[in-house]
Amino acid sequence: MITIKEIAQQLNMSTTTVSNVIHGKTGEVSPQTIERVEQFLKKVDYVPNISARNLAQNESKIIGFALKARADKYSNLLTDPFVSEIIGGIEETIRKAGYFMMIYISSDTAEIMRHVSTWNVDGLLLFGMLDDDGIRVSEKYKKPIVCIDTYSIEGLKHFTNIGLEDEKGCFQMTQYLIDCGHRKIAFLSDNMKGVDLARFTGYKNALEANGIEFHEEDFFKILPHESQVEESLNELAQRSKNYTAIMCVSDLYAVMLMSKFHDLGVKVPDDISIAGFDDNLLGRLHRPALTTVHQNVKKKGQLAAETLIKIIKGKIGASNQIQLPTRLVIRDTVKKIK
Amino acid sequence: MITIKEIAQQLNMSTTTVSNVIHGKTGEVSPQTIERVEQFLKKVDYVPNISARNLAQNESKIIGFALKARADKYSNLLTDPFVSEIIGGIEETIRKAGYFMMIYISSDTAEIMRHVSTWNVDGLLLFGMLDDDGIRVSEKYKKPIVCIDTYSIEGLKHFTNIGLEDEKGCFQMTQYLIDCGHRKIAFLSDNMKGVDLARFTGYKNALEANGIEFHEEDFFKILPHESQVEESLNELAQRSKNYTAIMCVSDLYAVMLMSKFHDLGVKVPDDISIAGFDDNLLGRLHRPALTTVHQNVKKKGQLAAETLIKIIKGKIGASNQIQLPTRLVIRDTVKKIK
DNA sequence: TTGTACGCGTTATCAA
DNA sequence: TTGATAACGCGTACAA
Repeated sequence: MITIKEIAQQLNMSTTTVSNVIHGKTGEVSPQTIERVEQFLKKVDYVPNISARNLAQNESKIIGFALKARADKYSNLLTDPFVSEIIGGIEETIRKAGYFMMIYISSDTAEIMRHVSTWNVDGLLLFGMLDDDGIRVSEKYKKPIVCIDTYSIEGLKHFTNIGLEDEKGCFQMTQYLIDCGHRKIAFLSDNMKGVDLARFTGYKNALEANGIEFHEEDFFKILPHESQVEESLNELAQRSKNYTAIMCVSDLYAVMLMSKFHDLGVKVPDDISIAGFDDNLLGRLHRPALTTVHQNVKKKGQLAAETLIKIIKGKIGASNQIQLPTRLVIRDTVKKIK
Repeated sequence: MITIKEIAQQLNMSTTTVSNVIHGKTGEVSPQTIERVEQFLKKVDYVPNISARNLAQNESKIIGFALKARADKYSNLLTDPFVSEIIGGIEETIRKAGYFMMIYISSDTAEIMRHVSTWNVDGLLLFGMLDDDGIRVSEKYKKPIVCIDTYSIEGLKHFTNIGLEDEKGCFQMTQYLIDCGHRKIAFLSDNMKGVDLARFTGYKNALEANGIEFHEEDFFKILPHESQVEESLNELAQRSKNYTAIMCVSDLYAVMLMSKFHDLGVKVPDDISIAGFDDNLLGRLHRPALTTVHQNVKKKGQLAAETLIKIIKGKIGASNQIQLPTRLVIRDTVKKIK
């Protein structure tokens, strides 16, 4: 772990010169000195001490990626391919831009913010935020924040959000179901907030646009916690007898439901049609292959990271609402009826 | 962002005293001073600057998690639920122990090590290492390293590895297949190194233990890259006509293969039996549900992080070969024949 | 073109 | 029980 000071000593010059060469401020240094220093740097395999640099410059080159976990979904959250896929997109972008990525998972917003300030992170990527207060707290921190898939934040206008055309995508898929002749269509989700609410709204609007009335009981609420998911699925399967199609808020739930149907001898799509949302591995590998709404998760991660870095560098303002497009992927789980 | 110095000024005392209170070195401070400082700290919401602390103490409290990506598997790596699940286990453990987690993905070992030294990370978790030189390079770095799922590293004895009874698990599953009456059993994998080799060895040994000869062509090599996976799967499906069962090196491949079989009208398990390895979401949700070898991925992550932290704290030595147990999970993809 | 000296926030040593 | 002060490694005015 050699330091600049030591290098300067051994080379019989000042730390400034060494530092200048390291940072390519070559205009001020004589060619032979540059040569000499560069040779030496390579030889001793110099690596800067980032803590010292951070301290001196008051920046960290760290981008924090905070997942706000919800107690009832924690285990789901981390087996969800979505998370690793988005991490992939984020990490790649961050690394290529010369930043570093620190991950923090917590259900406590205050804790997340403490972590952020103690490390003096240059910017924050926030995923899984739902409640208004969470963001409100964060307003006293001055560093840039980019949210991912966040809705319903009061005063959201201060924050950039990278989202998806959730409502539109779900509207289109529901419209497709209706075009296929379905009129009794349920909506499956585990809550009515944020992304799920947007997708639900799309579903409901499509219903209304086609003169189909929505009833309370058309909302199928799944209990995502491990201990309750089974019985929850059983109950829903019973209730589904009154429907010809189910619009699911995610591929995960769509596939879980289809597995349950399989166990009960209900045939998809002959007995009931299923549509998902996300287009991930689960739905692609399931048979019959899942008809679903596609989103590009990796790109979402990349875009979030890119946007944050631009804000950090002052290239763009801190308030952009971006919605990535969706696309219907018609496969084999929706049947045309009549 | 208030500093200790400012606090000391405003309280009219020295930084030492403030620092002592912060660190609970209360034996040396008078009760009323403690009280006064603590009140103030709470009031101003003091957060330490970790860079400064790192610099002063020459430790970072950072644990690096480096994924060594292989070019041909990169996209797989990051959609694999395995990765997010293990990250979950690691992050939780690290956070609870008061450390921080930094993630770095690269195919270049030297780059990983540079990253590690520049941040002065206290310890390194290494996943995806295959080649000997990778580790050998790392030997010049003095900080503790814990590998995950690493085999075939020469001089592995210097490193702790958290692994799995891969060979035993695969032996047992193959034995189960044989007990079910299968004798023509293929093995599906994308390579013959590390974990995959260990599993293959278990398979082969089980064959031999039962007097079944292994032939070169019984090894089904899948090409994992997106562009080739389809044709690769098609070819394998053809070849599988000569077999009654296929032992797959992972649930992912097992499910991919079953999807292909479905498309070709081949019935699992009636026409052919399939066994997987990992017991992840994919296999659990597939129908027929996958018979597979269970491993506890989250626990693997936790154990890796716990072990690393113990080594960092000097509680245990740096050389432990740990193998987590496996367990057969018999579901519906293997048929008893005859 | 090169060197000196200081500041970043914290901890640690030693003296008062 | 408390307070000065040095040290950690780096970047950078400013001086030479």
